[in-house]
Amino acid sequence: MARTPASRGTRAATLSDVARLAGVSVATASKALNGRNHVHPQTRERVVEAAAQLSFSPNSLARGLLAGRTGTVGLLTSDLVGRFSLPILIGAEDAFGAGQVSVFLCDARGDAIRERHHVQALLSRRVDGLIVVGSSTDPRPPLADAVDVPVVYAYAPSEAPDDLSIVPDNVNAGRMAVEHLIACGRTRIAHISGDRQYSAARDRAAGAQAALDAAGLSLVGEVAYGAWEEGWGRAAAGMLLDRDPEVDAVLCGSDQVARGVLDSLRERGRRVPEDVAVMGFDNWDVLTTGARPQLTSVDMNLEELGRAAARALFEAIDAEHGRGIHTVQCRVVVRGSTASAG
Amino acid sequence: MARTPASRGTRAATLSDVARLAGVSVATASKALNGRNHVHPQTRERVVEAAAQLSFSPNSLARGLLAGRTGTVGLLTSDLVGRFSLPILIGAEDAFGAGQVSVFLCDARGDAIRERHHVQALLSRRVDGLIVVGSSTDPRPPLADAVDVPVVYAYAPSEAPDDLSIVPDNVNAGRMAVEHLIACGRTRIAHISGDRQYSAARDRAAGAQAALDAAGLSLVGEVAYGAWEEGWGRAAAGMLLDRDPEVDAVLCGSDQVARGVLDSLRERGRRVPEDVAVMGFDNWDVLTTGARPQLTSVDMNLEELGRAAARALFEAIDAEHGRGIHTVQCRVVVRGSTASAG
DNA sequence: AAAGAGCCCGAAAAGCTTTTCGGTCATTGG
DNA sequence: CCAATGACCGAAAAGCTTTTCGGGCTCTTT
Repeated sequence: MARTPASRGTRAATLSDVARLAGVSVATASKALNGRNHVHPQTRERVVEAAAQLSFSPNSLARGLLAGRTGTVGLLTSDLVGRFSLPILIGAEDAFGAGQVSVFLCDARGDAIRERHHVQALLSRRVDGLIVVGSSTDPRPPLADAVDVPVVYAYAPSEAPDDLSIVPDNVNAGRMAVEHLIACGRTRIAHISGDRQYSAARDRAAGAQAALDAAGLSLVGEVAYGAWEEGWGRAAAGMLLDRDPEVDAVLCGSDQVARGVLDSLRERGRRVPEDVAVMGFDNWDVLTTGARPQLTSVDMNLEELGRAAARALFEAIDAEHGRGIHTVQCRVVVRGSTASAG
Repeated sequence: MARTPASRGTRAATLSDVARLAGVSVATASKALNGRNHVHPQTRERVVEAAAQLSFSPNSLARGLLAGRTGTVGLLTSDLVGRFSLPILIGAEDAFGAGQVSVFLCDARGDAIRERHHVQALLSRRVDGLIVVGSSTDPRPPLADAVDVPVVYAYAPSEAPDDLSIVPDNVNAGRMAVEHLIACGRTRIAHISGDRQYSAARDRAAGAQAALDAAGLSLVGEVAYGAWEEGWGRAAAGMLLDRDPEVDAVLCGSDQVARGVLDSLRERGRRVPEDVAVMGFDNWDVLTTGARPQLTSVDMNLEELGRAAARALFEAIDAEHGRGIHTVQCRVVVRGSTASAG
């Protein structure tokens, strides 16, 4: 039942109220409710009943003030709009929620001024720690302010090597993708990627190249860098087919690019996966499951990355602060676009 | 510069520290930093310098404890994974961030138990208010617990008429969509929608019908309800063209459905927009801008909805609590798929 | 020169919980 | 029956900030 108008303004019950109703002191009431010993079972029950009757809920502010720990953390994103922050945020919220920790969400919108502002606000609220989520996997400068609580950088690593960062393993993602294509019997593999400015694009390409080298194969053509868009995928696939018609697999830098590539292949009468296998990165389900055929993709496990960041922050709060860049493994999600060659 | 190892454990400076360094009492220090009068300018300056030197930041816990107001709100989502929560969340965070309010983010994952758990946690943290974000526009039961702070329901309205809810106007969205198609010169309009279980689908269809009635037109065939998926859009468009080949516009229940419809039309050799205009709902840019041609869509203004919810909560905290269901207007974003008939 | 006025500053309380330590009561053993 | 022990409860302090109110100082005015 929602708040009734009458109940508005009646300030929440305090421990004193509970103690008075139960006929004990506040100290006893506190001990009774917190399961401390040296309280008579009968007394405890009276207190618990009184608390229930007043729907008492302890004031976390007072508790935090006393304990020097609030059970809150700050989650500071650089760009909530981009699609990579959300799964990380979901994972972190999941991990913290289970541990009785509440999460302050702040979005800096890529603005350094706003970021400092939020950091100051979070510190004044005495958060126990901070997770800084970047908007791309390119390294970012560490927080500008002196912060006396642990900080974990997620997705974008900190440029300071002594900071703790947790990032996806794009090199290995590229390697696993090519290994999957090779396992499907493909040997003439091209790579159409996104914006070269992004380390994610370069890292995936490097991993792909490593896997090709290991198999004694070489890429069909050069890596085609462009933009993270369907339109680029369509255009690049057209050029690719004109230049290298013998290609039997296209590794795409993202699912968006892959959708464009699929479109072009269909228009040119190439069957997927019979003639050409296609796969993407990110495993963005609105794109992968709507595609025809459904799109094989490398899932970067961003939710798990968020959980890992939360766990790392937990440890840093309770014990010693880790350092360096840690990676979270990815996985290939196989769908129709890379079924084995018939 | 990030925290150095040495600084760890040195508890944050308190007002006493500042006062001691400045050679004044804590009361004077407080007044000096908060711009209260009856402080000598010279004294004030000494205090401000001392505070800066110690990088003092007032403890919001103590402040909140005293003031009975924390400057925090809870944002309780039912399902962060769905794509509608995020823009609302962005809008709310934006509106609050400007107002010095910090936001606790909680995700109930559609679980009532978890929701109650989070509400309890938020109340114990003494949030000043609560925003409850639903996962669909279907009405939801009000919060199970008695809550003595204002609550605003966003996206999904509360079933209790005395609660304050802010929702998108799907009826008007359907009306505006059809009006746009008519303005483009279309008269034989079909409607392929998503899951009939969703009130959003029914409301949009109702609005579309109202606009057709007003123009003296009638729908081509019946409303084709199905699923919020590309595959359904492809299948339904195929059936539509077989049955009603004279159709010159297809209003789609979502951008995903529209993408499927576009696919089918191309395969059948119908030109878009020359032969058939297509539009969707949600204005999900990865789908609309990647489409060929780019897709006209109705933007439900969810960010604005989030901001409106935040503003409403602000008012409810400071003044009187509004009631009833309020709507946020949508807008048509015109792109190539509905260019006027030549 | 004395009194009054005005300006500044400081002491103290309030806000709520937890923990420590001291005190009271009952019970048991000698 | 008395002393000792153990069980249980209460007073008080700590944690930090803000506000109120009283007191002290200086400067001016008569």
